[in-house]
Amino acid sequence: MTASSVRARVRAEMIDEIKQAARRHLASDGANLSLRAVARDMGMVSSAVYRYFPSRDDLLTALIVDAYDALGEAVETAEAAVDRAELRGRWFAACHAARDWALARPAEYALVYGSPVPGYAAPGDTIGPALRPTVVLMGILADGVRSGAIAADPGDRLPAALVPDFRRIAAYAFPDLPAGTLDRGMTAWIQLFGLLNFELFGRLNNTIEDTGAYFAHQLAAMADLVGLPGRHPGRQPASEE
Amino acid sequence: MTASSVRARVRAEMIDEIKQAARRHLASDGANLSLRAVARDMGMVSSAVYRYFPSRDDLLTALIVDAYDALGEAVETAEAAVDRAELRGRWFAACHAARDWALARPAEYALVYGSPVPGYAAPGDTIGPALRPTVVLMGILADGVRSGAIAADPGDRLPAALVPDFRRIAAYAFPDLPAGTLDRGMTAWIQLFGLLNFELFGRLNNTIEDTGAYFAHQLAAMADLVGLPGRHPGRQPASEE
DNA sequence: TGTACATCAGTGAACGCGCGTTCACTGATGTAC
DNA sequence: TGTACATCAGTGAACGCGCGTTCACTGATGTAC
Repeated sequence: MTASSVRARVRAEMIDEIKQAARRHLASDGANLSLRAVARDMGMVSSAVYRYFPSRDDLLTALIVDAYDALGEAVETAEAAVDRAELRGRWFAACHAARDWALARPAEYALVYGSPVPGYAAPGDTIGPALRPTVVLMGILADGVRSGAIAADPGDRLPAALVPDFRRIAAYAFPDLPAGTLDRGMTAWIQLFGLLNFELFGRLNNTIEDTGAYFAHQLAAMADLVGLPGRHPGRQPASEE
Repeated sequence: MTASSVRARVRAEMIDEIKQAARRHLASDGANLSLRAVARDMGMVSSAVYRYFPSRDDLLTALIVDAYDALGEAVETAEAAVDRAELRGRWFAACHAARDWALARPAEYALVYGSPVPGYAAPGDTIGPALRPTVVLMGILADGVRSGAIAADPGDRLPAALVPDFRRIAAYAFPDLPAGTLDRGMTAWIQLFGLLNFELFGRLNNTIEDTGAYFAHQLAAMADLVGLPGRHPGRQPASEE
């Protein structure tokens, strides 16, 4: 039993090393990953990798799940470290953690948030991990609504066509959130990853030099939009009637 | 002279057909495009393609430039068809044109707005075409500011670190825009393409079913944010003090 | 504690494939006189 | 208008390469009695 668990541990380490080597290759090859190149890096023959992953696509799937989980965990732990009452601080911590992770591991970020790999269908295991950052963000809003810090904002009204969609989303994961807040939260979510995509994929080059400052600035605007208390001084609502 | 121009015209048509065949392959292969497959589709031998494009990368570059130009033109003509005074209508027309184009040609959209192709450096020719939709959107805002329809909004203040960046952007292409409006315009620009990426890359699956309605809804919120007159009824500023 | 057997990791060769690019070539189409 | 020459599009073979995956195999490590 101890013996067999040694074997299992060695095996787990081996799987880990293969994934690490594969991750290194992601940077140069993108999703177009070569199993043989990974094997070469490990100093083993290509067929040996098949002891650990039944096919190249399974290796890729493992990398995708790992990337989602790593990002999710980074966001969760950063957010958890902030005083529960500091809604805005929690929001900032979560978003900054997402950006830091993306900047530290751009190839993995591109793997999950870039264009889908042609001919590759992500299996169902990726759905849960993929949601983790979103769940954190919405959780902050839910706390704010519960404590009254975020106004329910009766002005928010959804087009009728979207009501069923929003009801389903809320029922699935965020039962406490009023539709208007959920709506704003989704806008912020799109804004966050839209911005990260632009920064990571070079669309801000020759435009914004101080991308860190720009991110912080956008983050503050996002927090205002979403109704988090403690407005940042530089930005007011678009136009008051 | 007529003769030689016939040859030139045939050649131009040939180049066009090659690009069309290549575009068809983008959908299945992504940026990872096979010159031989394109040649096969054309019923010619692979080396013949070299009469028209010096290398695979040059063909890819041509596709990228074309995609930017096609998107840019779609946005420009849609926007130009709207009465100049209808700022909100112009904004909507431009954004809807972008979405329609992306939905009609998802592979080309992914080519230019997805993850960068590893090992491929976009040449300088792509910068101008890439800017066309942005220029249209900012132009609408500039018109609004000029006519007074968009309030200058003195509440907008940029963090000091971003002032030089924004000054440079404004000087380069949008000299009439006050920094605050430019700032909001950029936010909307990020929001627009963030949303398109999410829709095109499947991140809205199992979340938003009526993506058309959602797009329209987000567009209205965006127009409010940016200060376009004619507020859509469903959405008010986040919270009034 | 020792031995026979089963499990497992890794090897090396091979299969069949596709790729980008080069090169000498053949014919057809255009140009100059 | 007719002829000699130049240009150009497309061919076919070849180069050298890398890929994912299968398969029979060798040794080492574990398990059961």
